[in-house]
Amino acid sequence: MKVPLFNLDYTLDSGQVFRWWKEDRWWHGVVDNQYIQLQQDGDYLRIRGTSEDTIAHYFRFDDNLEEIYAEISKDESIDSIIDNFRGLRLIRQDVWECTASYILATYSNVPRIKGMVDSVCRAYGREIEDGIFSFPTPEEILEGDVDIACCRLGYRADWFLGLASMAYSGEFDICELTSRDYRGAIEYLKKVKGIGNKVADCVALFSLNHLQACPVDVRIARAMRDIYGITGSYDKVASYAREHFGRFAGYAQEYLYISEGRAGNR
DNA sequence: GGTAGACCTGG
DNA sequence: CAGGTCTAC
Repeated sequence: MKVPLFNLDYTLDSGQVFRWWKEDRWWHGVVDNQYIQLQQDGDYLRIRGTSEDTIAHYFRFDDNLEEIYAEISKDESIDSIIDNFRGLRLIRQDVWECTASYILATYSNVPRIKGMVDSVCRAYGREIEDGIFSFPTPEEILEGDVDIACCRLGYRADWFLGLASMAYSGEFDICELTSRDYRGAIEYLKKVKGIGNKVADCVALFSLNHLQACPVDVRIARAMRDIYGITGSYDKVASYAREHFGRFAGYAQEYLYISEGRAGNR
């Protein structure tokens, strides 16, 4: 399909999602129980395994990137970062998978998170193709007859199981969550043990369409300190970013994140 | 409301 | 020593 301003490599390599890998010049991943393969060639995207509509929705092609750039271009630093990573997009993830994945993402690193998510899919998910597993539903997790210890989640296992049972019982309700505004969603998410400010912001931004959310991890904290001289509590840094960048602060966050990562170390 | 310490596991 | 969060001052 023909795509708008878009860079597949930046987007899938920006740490937002954990179920994609690149092999033989193609990206391979699992989205909504479908095994998908993608390859970009200029403004053309080759798709295997799903529809153009699914892809357009997933990669938020409905967002006008140039318009968003104009909104978040509040200073020269972010301007130059945007220039370096034009085409990086936010991804619209499934709410359940996003929440259950990010609850595993604490005090760890991307390769390991990918490993944990993969373990969980293999242990509890359905095999949709040879060696390719779906992300498990709360029911599949609770009824699975495997020992969660085999997933090597460490202390996160209790949080993961706890979230699954809250989702199963309806105490954690996706419909309720999606109906809430940004503040309300954060408040709702944080009732889950294992979800704090950062994970809640990730879920809000990556799966609830709250584009003003600005998850502050170590990289963003570093960028905010080095570029804007802002340090301090999570709320202080995150709200500064939301006020500075405006209603699309989440996009700005993603550019800062990839920039910090590719710049290398501290 | 804000801050030390601990925390599974693995590279 | 790490994409944070919980618990206990």
